[in-house]
Amino acid sequence: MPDQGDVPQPTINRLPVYLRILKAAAREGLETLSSSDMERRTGISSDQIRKDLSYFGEFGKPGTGYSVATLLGRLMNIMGLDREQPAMIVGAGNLGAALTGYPGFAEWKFRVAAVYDNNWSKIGRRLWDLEIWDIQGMAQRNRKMGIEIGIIATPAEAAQAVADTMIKAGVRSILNFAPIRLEVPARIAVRNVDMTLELHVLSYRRKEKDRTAQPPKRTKPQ
Amino acid sequence: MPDQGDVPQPTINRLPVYLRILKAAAREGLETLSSSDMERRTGISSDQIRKDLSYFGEFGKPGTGYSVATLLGRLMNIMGLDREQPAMIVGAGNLGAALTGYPGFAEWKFRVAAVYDNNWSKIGRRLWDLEIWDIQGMAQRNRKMGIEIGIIATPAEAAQAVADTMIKAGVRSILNFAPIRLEVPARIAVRNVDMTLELHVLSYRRKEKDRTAQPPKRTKPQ
DNA sequence: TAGATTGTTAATCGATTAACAATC
DNA sequence: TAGATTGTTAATCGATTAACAATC
Repeated sequence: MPDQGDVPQPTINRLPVYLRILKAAAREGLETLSSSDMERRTGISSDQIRKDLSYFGEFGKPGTGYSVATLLGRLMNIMGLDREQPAMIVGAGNLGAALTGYPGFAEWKFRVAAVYDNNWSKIGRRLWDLEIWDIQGMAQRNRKMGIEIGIIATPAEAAQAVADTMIKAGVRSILNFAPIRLEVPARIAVRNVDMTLELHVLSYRRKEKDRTAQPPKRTKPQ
Repeated sequence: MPDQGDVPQPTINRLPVYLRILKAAAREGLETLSSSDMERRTGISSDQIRKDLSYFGEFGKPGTGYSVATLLGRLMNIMGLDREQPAMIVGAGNLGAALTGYPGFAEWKFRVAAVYDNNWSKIGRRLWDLEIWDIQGMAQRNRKMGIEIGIIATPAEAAQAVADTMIKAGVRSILNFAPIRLEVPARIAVRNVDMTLELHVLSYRRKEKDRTAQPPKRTKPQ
């Protein structure tokens, strides 16, 4: 197997897509899937798919394709999804509440195991089945819990301080919903979900589309 | 000004970042910003910034930099953010509720003007200051309202049908929070916000980091 | 003027696509 | 065996980075 250090980021971003369609195929009872089958389900070219998978090993059988069960298992392992992943959320506002209760997380072994806030009126109250804890006590609490995934659902102003606190408490991966660029040590992985930014891009694209005639073709790269 | 049709997608994705730091600079009372100043605030190289802006015109003055007010105004115009943008949300669950009340939208002229659901127990109730409408009536209602931005906050199973309904009702841009690839005509712009996918990428990155020694350097591309 | 910074051209880098020998 | 499909090498494409003449 090649060194995973040099896997291109676009490839890594596509792995979860493969995971998802493999899971669907497994549910449908399919035993194998060729790269062309996968192209049909993902919109990603079969060439690209074979290339992506080849970074991690040889999983397919010429003439047949990929065993759904095997590839699913291997990818889960490669991505570290073969054991449960506890996460903490900071920010018990509307967004934090929605994320804490989001059913899509549990489906993939992510479990929100702690919710923190700095607001006295929220600390001690319940959010779903969790008590909201004081962010001040995070370092202490997390010594025992050892959560390594942090989700930031606070306003932009608070986000950097929250990130710093998380990192001190042992968090190594951050999913940031605040519209701000976090400064973190290089060893910390950060992904940003920036909803306003996405709307801005849409706003631009819409203007752009006004000027070009449209062939009525379905399905396109997004 | 060059044809905007051939502006690279990565460039378009960076425009909102420029917008954001320009707004911040304006608040701070700064009159001009050089591409190097912008690099400091965004983490995007000054070369890249100048290149990106050059797709749309010549906004800077050699030796001085860019006028904050002018560039901000021009970018707002280029991105279609100089007038208010009404949006509709479908799915009045936890996520839909959080998005409807999300303060970050209003700050950039996006206004949630309609909320739809298909659940009888929700239709007719209020969400913030909006009544939840029956999705069945969307086409009819939107004839009058003319909303062109749709936000999908439903479970994956419902998302494709919702997208189809939106498009029939005149929506041209879709922000999709459901973890599924939407099939839409090419003239429709789609952006996906896939929170589980982001967690998966983090999960992989974390594994990756385990194997490589880390120089303790702050600030890096995310 | 001298120093700073732009806009653009050329060089580099990296990812995607095409092609095909190997193999089931 | 013949047909299908893989894994990989080579060709292409497109974006980023470097360099610099033009200009304030």
